[in-house]
Parts: sequence; C-alpha cells; structure tokens
Amino acid sequence: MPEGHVIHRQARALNKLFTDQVVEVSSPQGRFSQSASVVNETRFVRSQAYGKHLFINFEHAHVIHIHLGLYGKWTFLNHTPEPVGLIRLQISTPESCAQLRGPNACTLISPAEAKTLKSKIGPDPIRKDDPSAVRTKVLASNAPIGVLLMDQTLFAGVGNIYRAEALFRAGINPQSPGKALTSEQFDAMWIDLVDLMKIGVRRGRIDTVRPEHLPKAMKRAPREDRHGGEVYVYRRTGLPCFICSHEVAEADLRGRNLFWCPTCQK
DNA sequence: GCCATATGGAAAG
DNA sequence: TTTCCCTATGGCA
Repeated sequence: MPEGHVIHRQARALNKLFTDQVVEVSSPQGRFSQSASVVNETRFVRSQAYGKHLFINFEHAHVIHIHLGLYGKWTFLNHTPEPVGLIRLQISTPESCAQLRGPNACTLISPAEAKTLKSKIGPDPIRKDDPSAVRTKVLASNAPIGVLLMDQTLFAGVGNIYRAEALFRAGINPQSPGKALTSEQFDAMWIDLVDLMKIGVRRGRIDTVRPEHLPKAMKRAPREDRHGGEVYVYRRTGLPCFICSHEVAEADLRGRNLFWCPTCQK
C-alpha cells in the first residue's frame, strides 16, 4: 500500500539487515518456493528501489523483482517466528527476518530482464533522476495532469497521495491537461515532489502541509490517516480546506480516488 | 462474521 | 474500460 518513499525505505532496511550475508530464502506460503530455492543459502548482494519497484540482487546473477501493489507488505523482525498468514517470501539470518505478504509481483529474473524492467520505469524524484524528457511529454499532452502524475513511466514512485498533494501545493486543477502547464509550473512541481518524497523517505510518512498552515491543520485534522502524516486534501473529502475553508472535493479519475480543493486549484 | 475499502498495475475485453 | 490479482483492516451487524 505504499508510494515510492516506502519502497526506498524498505530497500534500505533490507540492505541493512542482509547485505553481504548468506541468507535463508523460502516461501512459507508455497507459491514462490521453486524460485526461493534457487537463491536460498546464497549471498544477498543488495536491494534497490526504482519508483515502486524493488530489485534484490543475489550472487550468481539472480534478481528478485517485487512490486507490492495495493496489498503488499513487508514485515521486519529480529527473529524468525512460525509463519503467520500467507508469507510469499521470507529472507532470514539467525539475527533477522523479512517477510513479504500479498505482493502484486514477486518473481525471480535475470539481470537482463531487470534491465528491461528498469528501462520502462520513468524518472524517480527520490533518485534525483533527470525529468527533462518527461517535461517535454507532459507539456505536449492532452491528458489531465492528474492522470499523468500517476503514470509510472513519467513519475516513478508517485502515487495517489503525492499526486493529490503536489497538485494542491502547486494550485493546479487535476483535470487540467498537461499542455496547459507552463514549463515553470512543471519544474516547480517536480522540485516539490523531490522535496516531499525525500521528507517521506526520512520520516516514513507523508507530510505535505507547510509550517504556516500546520497549527490550523493539526486542530482541524481528523484522526491520523493511514498515510501516517499531515496532508491538505488526500481523503479529506467534505472537510474544510486548510487555506480557504471550502470543502475538499472527491471524484473518480480513471478508477482512482481523486481529491482536490475546487477553490485553491482552478 | 461479513462487507467495503486500500497509497497499484497488468490482463482481458 | 472493466476485471482480476490478492491480503489485511476497520466498521458494522
């Protein structure tokens, strides 16, 4: 259920636990057993995040590709318990254990296949990738910017929350076509995504409310939502905008929930 | 216990 | 554009 910042944290956590160690790899649930046995008791080289995709390199040029999708979840433990629930992938040493449940994708691939996959992933704000090619595409596109932001070949790692919040902070209506943006607006939004997502990596939660709006936000915000942080519009449907007090709106855009302030985002 | 929901994306139609 | 994947959780009976 994560956006890119979470995947980057998980890559970091896996590296901290397992880099250069010979690890036990298994699939208690069974579905990944055959692949797990291929890398079982081999050396964990490193894990890397590209947008929402995670790549784990093992010795002998084996790579596990993971995408969490909506339900996927990692659990990190300092011991290896009896399996609870459906664990697709488990990596462990005597000191540490990482368990993966419900991923959208978990497959053993070759370095060549990894390269192909990575080539389809767009620039990632957290990796400080160059957005110039994407800027050209966005500024020429008739598609709504709210749709473009969710396209992982354009903005790797951006999900529904960062989309809603970046557009709010930029004062841009999600329905505006990409070509309606100025080059300056695009650059400002990209830089904002870099800032916001780096904060997300650092804190492990999504915080997007500017300090000057924060006291007000804290007072009016409902319970902490699942994103864990403080946001302007995501899942605040019907609640007053922190800036103009207009009700936050919600709509369906291409099958995903969209949140915005009709006043602040013309 | 049952049902709706979720920060995603590929495949099918 | 719709369906499916696949798991956990929270709200409600």
